[in-house]
Amino acid sequence: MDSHRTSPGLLQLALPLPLPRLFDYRPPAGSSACTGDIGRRVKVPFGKRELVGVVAAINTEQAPVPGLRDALAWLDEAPLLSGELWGSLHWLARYTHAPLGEVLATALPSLLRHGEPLPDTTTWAWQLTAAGRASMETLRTGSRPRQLAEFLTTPRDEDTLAHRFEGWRTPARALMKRGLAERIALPAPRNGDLAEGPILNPEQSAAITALREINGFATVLLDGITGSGKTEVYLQAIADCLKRGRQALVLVPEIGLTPQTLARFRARLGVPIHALHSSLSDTARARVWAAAQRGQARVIVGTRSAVFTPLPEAGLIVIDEEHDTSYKQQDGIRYHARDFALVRGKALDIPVLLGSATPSLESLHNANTGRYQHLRLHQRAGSATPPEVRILDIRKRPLDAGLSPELMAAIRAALDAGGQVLVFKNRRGYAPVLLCHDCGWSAHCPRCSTPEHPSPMTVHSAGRRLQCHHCGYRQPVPPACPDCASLALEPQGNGTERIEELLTTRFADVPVLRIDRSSTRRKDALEQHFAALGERPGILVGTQMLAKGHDLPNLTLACVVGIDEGLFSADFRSREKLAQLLIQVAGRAGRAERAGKVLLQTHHPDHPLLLTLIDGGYHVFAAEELRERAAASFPPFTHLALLRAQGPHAEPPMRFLTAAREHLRTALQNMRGPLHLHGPAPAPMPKRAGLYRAQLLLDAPRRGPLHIALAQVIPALHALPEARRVRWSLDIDPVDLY
DNA sequence: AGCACGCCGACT
DNA sequence: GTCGGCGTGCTC
Repeated sequence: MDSHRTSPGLLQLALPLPLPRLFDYRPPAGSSACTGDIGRRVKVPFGKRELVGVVAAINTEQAPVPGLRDALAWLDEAPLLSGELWGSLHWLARYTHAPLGEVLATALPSLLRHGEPLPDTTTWAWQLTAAGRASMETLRTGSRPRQLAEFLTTPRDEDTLAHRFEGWRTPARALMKRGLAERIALPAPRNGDLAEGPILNPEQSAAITALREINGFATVLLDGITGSGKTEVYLQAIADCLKRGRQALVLVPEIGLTPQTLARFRARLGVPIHALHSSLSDTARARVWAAAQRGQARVIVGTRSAVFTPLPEAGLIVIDEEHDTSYKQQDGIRYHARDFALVRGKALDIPVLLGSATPSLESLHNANTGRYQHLRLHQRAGSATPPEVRILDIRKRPLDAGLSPELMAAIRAALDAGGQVLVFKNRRGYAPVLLCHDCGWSAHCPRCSTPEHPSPMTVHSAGRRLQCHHCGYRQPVPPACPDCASLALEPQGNGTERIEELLTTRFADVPVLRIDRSSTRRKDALEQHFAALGERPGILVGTQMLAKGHDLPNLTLACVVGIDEGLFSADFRSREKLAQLLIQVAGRAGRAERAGKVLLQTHHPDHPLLLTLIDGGYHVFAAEELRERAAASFPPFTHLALLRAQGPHAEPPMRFLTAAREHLRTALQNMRGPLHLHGPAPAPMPKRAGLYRAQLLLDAPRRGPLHIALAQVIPALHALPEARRVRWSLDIDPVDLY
């Protein structure tokens, strides 16, 4: 009967599904829809379940689909997502070729994704009432209520109370009951008491001056050697941003967000620092998001996913250690937080500051071509001198757990001089391989090996257990060889555990700490390790984790062992990664007044990569590497996209990718601009955790044609019958091709 | 992604 | 005779 009425406006919803389309619903009963509802969440029935959707558009044009259903309820009064963030997330969905609903599900904190209301972010404080001030003396001197009353003569927020007055709640309640104290809502502090920073050196001052001259969007690469005081430049830039009444977002790598860093920010900036790290509860995460959206959070410091924080009053984005690969999400929506931050910075019209001692080749290329401003810091702040780097030729030398006598002597000397020593080895566990000395059998992971590509299991726990580093599979070390029953099973090669074992016996007089993913499971374990060691002489053995983060002022010797595999790896990024790692490890040595020393143990003392790094430094290496990337047409001189597929059998992933290639070929026929397809082929690691993996690589000198072709083909891939038998994903700008 | 429906093997 | 394996299809 109402069929002639004009279209009432339907909700087009982005739902958290891997389906490349929106879903139409009638607005919840008793409400109507308008464009002002875009960005609001609604609860909807979907098949037999309920989902939380976000209004992406209002449909007044198209005829409603048959079987249209009613949305159940609005979840927000005002749009949860709007403005710049909403627009940037649409960009991300287009760029990653992912459904908007999945992108939104990735961007929202889980509580909000699941339909919880935006949490309350009021800062509560306590103060004495007039009655309280008048009758303070009625409280017995020295009693808890009296102590608290004295503390509350100025209003104190609950965070401060928790830190400064243990067990404050009980006396607080007692005071409130008697009408002596009250709980009040505090306005969020927009500007704090900025503490005076240290005196900057001329390069740091020049950087600050350059940053102050920026008006609107610009990308600045702050390229400064370890110890040159990049953090001080960030702090000054953030302080300037706060003074202008704007919010600042700081991204740090996964292990860079230490209590040490936060304390420094807090002490300096004088406003609450809102930290977003992996061990935060869902509630706390949603609260930071909400506080940022309401403009209450002025400084947000977080890891990768913090790049999705709403910034209604944005003034600055800082990305520390911009070369760090933890900024690239490796599953689900494969976004790069640094690149997305640049998109947001542009949309927000604010500067983005990228900092690193070893900038990515992408960023250096952008600096070279003038897209980024390039600020260099060559001087170490304070009196620190750069470390002396030496190559230790270990050809024909006797090795114990992979360590040469010369290295051991250097460690002894450093310890005797009262210093701390770092031994860096890029391999966890006791030994990377377990070998039968009689028949040549070795232990392989049953879930990650194929006949053509066996994947060895690592020996752990001083030789008692086998563990696969790719899928986590564990089993006890067999008592005898499963093939020939020989008892001659021998761990081959060296991992951090074995090195720790050796060093513990050789240097029994000092503590030996192992720092790697196995020894540092708990979140604060790393801090506790460092705190336990203090400034005493001692040895730290570890992997990547040791290369950054904590300041170790008493560390005078850094030893790098077992880098030879990395010198000859096939991956086109391996040299860049190795160079960055070596520079980062070297940067750990000699940060204070004591000169540091770095020893590189290798069988290839003449390797050009090592010589270039030592003689010329990172930037000479990077310039050479960029020339080679240009000659070989690798990124950043070409752009990659990787289509991956995996499944429990080997054939379906290949069949899916073959079908995908044919669709792409067809799309390419009426395209201008070159675009190349490589594959499909089994992935370099063809089986992992029981799943067979294959990939199809696309490369193009220009992004335009690449994205046009993909946008044309992706919807068809979803509909492909072969797609149902595999899990597939598209990775734009993959960081590794495994 | 879920969640149904739908046909073929080892169990109370 | 059923419980349950995962192939196939759909979700406004």
